[in-house]
Amino acid sequence: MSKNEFVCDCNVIHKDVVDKTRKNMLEEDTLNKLAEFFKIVGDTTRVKILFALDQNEMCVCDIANVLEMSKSSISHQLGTLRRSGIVKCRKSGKEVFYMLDDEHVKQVFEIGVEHIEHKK
Amino acid sequence: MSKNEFVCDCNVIHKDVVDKTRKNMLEEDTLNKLAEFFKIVGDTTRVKILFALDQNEMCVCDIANVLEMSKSSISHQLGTLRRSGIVKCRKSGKEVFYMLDDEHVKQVFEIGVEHIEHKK
DNA sequence: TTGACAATTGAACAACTATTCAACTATAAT
DNA sequence: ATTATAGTTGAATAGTTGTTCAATTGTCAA
Repeated sequence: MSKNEFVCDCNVIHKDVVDKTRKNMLEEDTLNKLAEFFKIVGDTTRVKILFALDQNEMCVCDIANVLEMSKSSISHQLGTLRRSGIVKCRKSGKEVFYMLDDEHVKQVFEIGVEHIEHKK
Repeated sequence: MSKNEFVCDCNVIHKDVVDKTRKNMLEEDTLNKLAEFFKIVGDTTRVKILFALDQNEMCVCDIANVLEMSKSSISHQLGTLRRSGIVKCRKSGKEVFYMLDDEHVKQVFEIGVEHIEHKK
């Protein structure tokens, strides 16, 4: 009696396909991190912030003005992005400048835009 | 009195940067769709489904078995992916085979994995 | 036609999350 | 020292979302 009968409510129909796919799947941990990364980028506010930072480093107030949102909201999202290792920051007097900390964000954007254009 | 004083709780600090960034921002609609696309990919279950479908088309029960999840849960997620134009399906008797409907998913995965490897 | 199986669907529940609000820290200017 | 500004932070709220459960549809075989 296989383990899967306890965690899944249906039978394996094509055993060869299931076995092959199981063997080729990435590690659980990698797949979770992959999802986590896209989840971070998958938010309107954060996409806009990242798109803005892709052009130049910016302080919190300027980002808030570009996005027409509150300083606090932007700061919260910048914290999320920083904790995910997608942006970093430097202090200069009272201001904190944020910038991208990942060379892949730009590429991810480009493919995303291609996808959208293609689906029109 | 500029419009932004009503929607943002802070002043513009670097007007040149803000103006330049505003001018270069993608359209609201495009940015929303971009976020939407990544939000769909940004879920553990959906990432796993897409990764599995990247290898071969599969029916719902087989996917449920690979992921060790319920048929219903998988079907709901497949519906979400189909409505987003990321997967498509074909019927064959009682079974419904799902497959990728987007050549960009693979690329997006590759960059995502690169990002994760780089951050280790 | 009856029973079995693959898949879908809607409602409900629980978990998560984005924004707001208020309080707070830190730096700069007067 | 005092005031103003930039930014952060925690709690609360409202909205969203993934899974489960139960009921249902459609197809095949007996």
